[in-house]
Amino acid sequence: MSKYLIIVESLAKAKIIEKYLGKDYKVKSCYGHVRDLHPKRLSVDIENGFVPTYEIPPDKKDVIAELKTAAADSEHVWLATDEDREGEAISWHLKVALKLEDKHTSRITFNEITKPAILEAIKKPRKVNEDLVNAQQARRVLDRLVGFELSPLLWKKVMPALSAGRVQSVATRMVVDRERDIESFKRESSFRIVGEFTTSEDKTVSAELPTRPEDEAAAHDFLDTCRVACFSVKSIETKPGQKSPSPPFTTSTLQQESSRKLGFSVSQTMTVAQKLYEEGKITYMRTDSVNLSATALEETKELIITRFGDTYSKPRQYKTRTKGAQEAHEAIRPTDPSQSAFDGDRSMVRLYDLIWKRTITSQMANARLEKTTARIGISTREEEFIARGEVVIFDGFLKVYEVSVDDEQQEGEKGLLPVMTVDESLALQHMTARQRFTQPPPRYTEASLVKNMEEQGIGRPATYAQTISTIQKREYVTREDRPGYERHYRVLTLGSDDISSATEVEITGAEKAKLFPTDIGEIVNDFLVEQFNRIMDYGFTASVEEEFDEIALGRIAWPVMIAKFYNPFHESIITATERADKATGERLLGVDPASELPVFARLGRRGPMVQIGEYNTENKPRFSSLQDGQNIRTISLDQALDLLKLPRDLGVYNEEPVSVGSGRYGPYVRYGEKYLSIDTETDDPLEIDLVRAIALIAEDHKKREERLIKTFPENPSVQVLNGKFGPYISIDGKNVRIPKDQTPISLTLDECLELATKSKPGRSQRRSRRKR
DNA sequence: CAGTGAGCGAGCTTCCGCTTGACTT
Repeated sequence: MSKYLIIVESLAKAKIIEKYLGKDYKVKSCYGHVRDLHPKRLSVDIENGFVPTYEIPPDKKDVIAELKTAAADSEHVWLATDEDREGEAISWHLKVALKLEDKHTSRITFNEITKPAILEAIKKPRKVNEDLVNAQQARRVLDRLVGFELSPLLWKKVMPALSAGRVQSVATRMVVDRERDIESFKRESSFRIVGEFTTSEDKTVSAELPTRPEDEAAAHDFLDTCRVACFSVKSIETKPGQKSPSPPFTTSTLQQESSRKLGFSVSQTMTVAQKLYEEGKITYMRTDSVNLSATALEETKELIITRFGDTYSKPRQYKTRTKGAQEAHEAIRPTDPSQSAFDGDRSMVRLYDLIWKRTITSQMANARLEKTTARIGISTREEEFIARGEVVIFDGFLKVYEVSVDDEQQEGEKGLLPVMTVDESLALQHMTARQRFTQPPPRYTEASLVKNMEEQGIGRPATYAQTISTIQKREYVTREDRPGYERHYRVLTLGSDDISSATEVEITGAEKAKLFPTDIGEIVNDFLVEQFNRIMDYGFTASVEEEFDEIALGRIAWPVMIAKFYNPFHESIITATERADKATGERLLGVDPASELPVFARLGRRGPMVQIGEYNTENKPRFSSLQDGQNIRTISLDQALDLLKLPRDLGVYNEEPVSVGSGRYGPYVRYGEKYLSIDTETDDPLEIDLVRAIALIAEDHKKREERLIKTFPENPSVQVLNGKFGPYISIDGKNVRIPKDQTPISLTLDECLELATKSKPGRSQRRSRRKR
């Protein structure tokens, strides 16, 4: 029995702290929040001061029971949850759920897991800060009210099972707005003029004209006047320059960098980082702070000096400037900076390498550069060419790491300029005027969307990955690759004497793993923006955060703040419920020439679809859902009519009718009572004929055979199959797991039946049983 | 995951922010 119990939020943290303290201390984890509102009920008493009803979620019962026992065995309990609003609330919930008495309970905090920090914290116990807890309750209740009143409105006005919330709806809006910026972007072109010259020492120097003629005629005119011109160096200027390293990683910057450099998705980054954390290789990965502990600073400094020398060391403490940052943890860094690499899982090794380098470089000296600018005069014109060179004279942090940039690489590599002197005349080799186009704003990647969310203070490190996945799961946003298209551009070249021109081709607009809004996303977004302007405003979170801060300072009571928000909000809900039309995004595509019926595209109960005919005419309308890659806003009448050609009868095979249709799960071939999905990558449902359909049926048959490991002639309802998770037994459509010590191929019928009777119901079956 | 339709309409869906294992049949 230990005298003291310390409760922290994370298991790995508990283990570390336990090591630091003597055997008088037991350190346990509560695994995050231990009480919450019911997942399906509102659990907020709106009439009576918004009083929330909290309960212990089923998966937390064991944790609470264990902590209760541990608390009963201890003289004193230290609530050491994170030093932020949520952490304070967790401590309060723990106190209530564990029925801890004031005199046996203290609240302590530390924002770095080092021995001195913890010992210091224990010396400064305090009470749970009720005001801060109230700020958290306000946050929780507001999110619940917004989510649970907006979502049902969408079920009525748009489509069932949709969702809306303070964070996800604004994140979706960012993607929609960006897409519209891109659509309305007016592409302009101009001519970039570059000359290549030879110096007196027979070296080549490339220089660009700082102004760009707007059209080909002007570019031609410029080149024409250069034909007879002499060129000479007007001035050479050398200036020192610097580059500084980036601050250590936070969750958001780690996600960005690992997306750019490793191509990881946001959730992949978090999974790998979690593993590194659990293995003790890095500090906590959900953080908004760029702060490094004193020990980390010291160790890093030492390492840099030993490895690279004194001149490379420049200890720095960075300041967190992110909106709403709570800084309950350190920045993400290696726990042991002297370990620069290790053997193991490739993803872990690569992510660790990124973290190690970022941490080390953040403590290294700036790189020093020498930037040279040479201006080259033209005898026949006023303008001057400019040649730029850049040399690194001291590499500093660049020795270890170079930051990558999101946007397209700048044109033209910079290097050292050849030696030139003022007034030196230069011989023109050739000059080109190349048509260049302005770029629309870039589409978001998962990581750059997180970056933007963070800048607006929307979402938290613990939820970025979750939010990104929610808006994709709801099909508001899709992550896709898009092929580029060919673009022609003009190039004029001034050679030794004459000007030639040509049209060249480049590929542009290709996208990889970018976020696009879907029809549903746009329709939901437009509906919400129209009806709930305040919540959909990018600044909404920031503005309510200010009020939460007021609550945390004890200046206003949280139910007062919530009432002030809720009353007008609820009014808009009522107005929208009564007055707003259903939002379907309906578009009239035209009239079918054959039947003279109108054709529409709109959002149906099961997603985007096309419709021919109307309900008020004698014939019922027919429907077809859109295929992947088709949009309500862009589909043409012909494409819609093609879709409406389904289902098509193809003929008869083995006395069974064969047809092609399109259902809720996409296009399919129907053969008798069997359906098989068509892969639109390889087949077009409108092109498939009976021969191809029969081939697909045969293919499917073969696949089914391959899945089959074993059958029993005496009982055909029992099969041993190979599934997604390995071999299993199927009995009358019921699936049974095979224990690890059994070989699937050698199972007998009796063994299968026995396993079936003994098998424990899985999670889904247990749930349905409880329902009954 | 299993399944392939749409003026029936019962009963369902939903938020954000803290945490990790379950373990898919």
